[in-house]
Amino acid sequence: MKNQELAKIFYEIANFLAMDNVPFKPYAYERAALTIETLENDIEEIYQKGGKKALEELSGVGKNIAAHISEYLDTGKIRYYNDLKRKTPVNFQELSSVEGLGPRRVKILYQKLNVKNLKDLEKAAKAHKVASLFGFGEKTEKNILEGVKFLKRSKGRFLLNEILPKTKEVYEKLKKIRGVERVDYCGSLRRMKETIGDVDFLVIARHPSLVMDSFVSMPGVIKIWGKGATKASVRMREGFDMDIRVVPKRSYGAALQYFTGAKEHNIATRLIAMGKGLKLSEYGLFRGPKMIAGESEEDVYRALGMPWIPPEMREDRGEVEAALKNKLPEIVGFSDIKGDLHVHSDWDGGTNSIKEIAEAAIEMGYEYVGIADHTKFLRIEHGLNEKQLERRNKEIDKLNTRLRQGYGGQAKFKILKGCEANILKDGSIDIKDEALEKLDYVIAGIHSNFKMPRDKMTARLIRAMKNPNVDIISHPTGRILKKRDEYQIDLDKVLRAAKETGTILEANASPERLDLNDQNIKRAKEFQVKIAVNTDAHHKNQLKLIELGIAQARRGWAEKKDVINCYPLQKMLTFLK
DNA sequence: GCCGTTTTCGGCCCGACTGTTTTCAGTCG
Repeated sequence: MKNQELAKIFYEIANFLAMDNVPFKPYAYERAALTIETLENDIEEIYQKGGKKALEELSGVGKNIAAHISEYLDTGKIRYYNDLKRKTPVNFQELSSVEGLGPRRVKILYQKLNVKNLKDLEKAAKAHKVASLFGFGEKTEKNILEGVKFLKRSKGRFLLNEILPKTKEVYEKLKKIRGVERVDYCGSLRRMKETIGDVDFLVIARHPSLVMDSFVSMPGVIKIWGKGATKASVRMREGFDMDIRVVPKRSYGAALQYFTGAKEHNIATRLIAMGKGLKLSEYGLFRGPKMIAGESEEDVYRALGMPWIPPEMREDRGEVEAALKNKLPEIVGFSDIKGDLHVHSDWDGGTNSIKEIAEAAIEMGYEYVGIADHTKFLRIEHGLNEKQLERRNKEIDKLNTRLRQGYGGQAKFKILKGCEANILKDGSIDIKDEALEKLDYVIAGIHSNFKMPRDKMTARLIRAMKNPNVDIISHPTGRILKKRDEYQIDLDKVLRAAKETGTILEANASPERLDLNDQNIKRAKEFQVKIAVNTDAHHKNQLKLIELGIAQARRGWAEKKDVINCYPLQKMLTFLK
């Protein structure tokens, strides 16, 4: 599948064009990129079957972009893109991940100071060369240095959505190799940690050498770090490494346990083993020379005196103690979600019509979907004002009526009227209460003024929660992974206020947010605050990203009862104000 | 560069905020 590669190229082209202030074209390339990024079918297949004509059918793809796509699929490159790259040879992705740097400033930094990457940027800023540039200044220079520092902390980590699709693809490939009996990916990816360093595969195979050969010759491999009889390691085009090892069947469970757990979890389990006079390693659980468990993870944990622990919990945050007492929570499952409450339609900045979203939600097996369009403060997302919201509500009513008729008068699926309102600087909401009252529920979130002092920011959030119309706080800490820290809040105070006001906190499943994060979800549970796992989808295909949010909820020990959208509609509604 | 109940050319991508300016460019969502 070359969809992601192509989408990335078009996003980059958009950025190159934006650097030169080219009007409108960047927008066109971005739209094409979004279409391709969220496409379910393999673009190569579409091209092979229907040629350029079929490509032009895709929304946002016209003659020119179709030609680029076919050029890429035929020759592996796009001349237009290469020319742009040559003209401004900067690592834009790297540079623009510094908060406050966009296409224009990146271009200026390149032209004036020959800054091509983060290293150059840090050097230039440290040498005080940035502040004197026209349009820059002392404060910008300081912000840049802070941004660089933040990025260094998260360097070498990949977001789940950057790494999961490729992993699943490789997983499927490995399973098909002759003599392969079992494949798993383990490590932090199996634990569904919010960012991932590299991917580790474990395999049971009759012909290990066959697996090694196929693994290192997969498409997308750009470097082979090493290849032995049962172990290999490669660098992928996307920038991350993949490791593989073939292990004997009788040790597979022990190896899976060993390569999945966080280091701390493994130390804890090994200590338990020692306490029982046993030795636990990736080869098995041993009493003296005798192996007493190892073929399955369940066997290993059982022999240690505890039930199997879900991978997401293996962080040594109390799960081993809980397991020993047989008091592991029954964490929420991937199929427990009954509906997504945070989806943007084309009434605001989203891509799809409400009807299309509803169809996609029905396909997901949901009982309801909540349309939470932005409200008027967020102009770029086409935030709706009171009147537009009213009109949108009418459309939802109409669709619901039609859905009921389709089900023979039965309300089997319902579209809910929501919004994602903005919490302004003083904690007030950007849209009239009368408009909010007409909705099924209201999400409110902070989308501006991120740099407020902690006490002010906390008070701002609490004031919003006290609004009797505000049911859910979206992405409560405001972080953007690898890009922006959380804003400053006293989370305990916020949680206490949430409990008092009956406000639900969101566990936003968007891969760059995952906010609340795992630990804060756990904290919310301790405060008996309910959460809502939502995707914040701006495209119907993004509904599938719910998986990432559920995984974080699992990491935060959330049970089905803690997540309001695990309840059927009527019960779910009782948690709203 | 794409698109079309505004239809084959002309519109699309707005407005607050920040930091830089002294009237505004760039970034963000």
